[in-house]
Amino acid sequence: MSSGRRKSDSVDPKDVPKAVVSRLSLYLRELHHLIAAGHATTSSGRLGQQLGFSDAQVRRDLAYFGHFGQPGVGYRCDELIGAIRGILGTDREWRVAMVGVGNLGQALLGYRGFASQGFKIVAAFDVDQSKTNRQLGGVPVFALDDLAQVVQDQRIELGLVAVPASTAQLAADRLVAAGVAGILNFAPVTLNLPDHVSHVGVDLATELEQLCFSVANRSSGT
Amino acid sequence: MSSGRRKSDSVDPKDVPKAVVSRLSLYLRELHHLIAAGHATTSSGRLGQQLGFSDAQVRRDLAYFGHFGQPGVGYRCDELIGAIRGILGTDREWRVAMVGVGNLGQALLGYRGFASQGFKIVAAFDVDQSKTNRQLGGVPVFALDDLAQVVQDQRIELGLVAVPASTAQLAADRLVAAGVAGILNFAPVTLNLPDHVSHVGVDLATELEQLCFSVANRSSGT
DNA sequence: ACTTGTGAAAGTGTTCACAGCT
DNA sequence: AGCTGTGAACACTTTCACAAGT
Repeated sequence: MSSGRRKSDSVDPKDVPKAVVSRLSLYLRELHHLIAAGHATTSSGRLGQQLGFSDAQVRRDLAYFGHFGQPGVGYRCDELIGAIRGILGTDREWRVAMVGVGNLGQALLGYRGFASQGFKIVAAFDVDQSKTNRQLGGVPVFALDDLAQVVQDQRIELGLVAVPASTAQLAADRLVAAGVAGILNFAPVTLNLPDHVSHVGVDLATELEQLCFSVANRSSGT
Repeated sequence: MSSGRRKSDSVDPKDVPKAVVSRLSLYLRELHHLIAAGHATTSSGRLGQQLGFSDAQVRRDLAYFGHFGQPGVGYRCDELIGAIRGILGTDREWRVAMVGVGNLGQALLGYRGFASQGFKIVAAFDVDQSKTNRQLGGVPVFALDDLAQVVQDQRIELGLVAVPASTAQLAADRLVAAGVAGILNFAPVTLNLPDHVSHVGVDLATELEQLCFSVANRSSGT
């Protein structure tokens, strides 16, 4: 309806591989670096090389969504940035709530990287009364019991869960009941959520374990 | 040489799919929850159901590394925990350095979840003189210039990079020069590292973008 | 001359379905 | 009966290699 491409150019987004979408984010990130470095255009080869992918992979990934390059020339960085943001949905502002204002929650409230990609944390919540009714990192902190009300008033669509594992499912349930469409979960548990709510989990200990495995298994003799 | 399994039981760890290793971490996490809930044993079906995987997937993943279950019974939770920790390499302590003690760095220093999996942050580094020569979250903070010395003295093997994007490559270079074997990078850049150093990247904005895409593309009418 | 976009081939990961053990 | 471990079938993803566009 909006971005001027024919239906037949692109595939139903629902059956694009998850891996493709995550590379899209990396392309976007790299394109910003390229523009900052003064490049107006790039090619699949260059983009891939900087990220450790093949040129074919880059072209194939983009081909899921349309025709963004010019044969013989490559891709215009600013144009491709716009296209990828349109695909990811980050070409508009997303209003976000943070649940849990402990160590990690506070750090995320102060993190500038979200705002630059269109994510605006407009409210935070915590059970601890000593933290509520003031601002942290420029974001007002409310009592957990106000969640449903604030989420509706502020038209919040996404929730970040940064509470301990033991209360993460509860926090998520409240967010779902309040009507958010997606949850980013930092607690080390697998959330049980209804199908209509999207979710992504980030577990820092898990990531360290991946690293650990790959270190422990670097080229052992033959 | 150490854990008592025949060579032929398991595959060369270097050609185990990345996805399998990341699920291993989730199995481990879930097994801890099961034990806390009083279960001594579990089955591939139950484990998979709680994480959203098929029973066959769970069995196949574990089969890369050996025979851990008993037909007709399932898996003993404590035994499987031990086995997975052995595979991941988290059955011993890993000494870790943190580079960058801003918002995110400080939050991670205070995060208890690392210690419980065997990761011990023993030193932190920052350019900001006002932060050095004191403790944060029980961890001593040094000047960046002391990095090589401290990493060697403290026999540090892993580095966490939590500095801004603009200085992340530099921080990583210093860690590599000091001899760390792996890097977990929180900065939104792709690091260029020598092959003998393992690395994993975690970009919070990227994760939010994944969520965003999946929300924006939830079942649009046929 | 250079680079895209894409069929076809190759490679990788997942699921099925069942023999075999408890 | 119930569950594991695994060969074989299937599905998915990546790479190759080249026709077509600038």
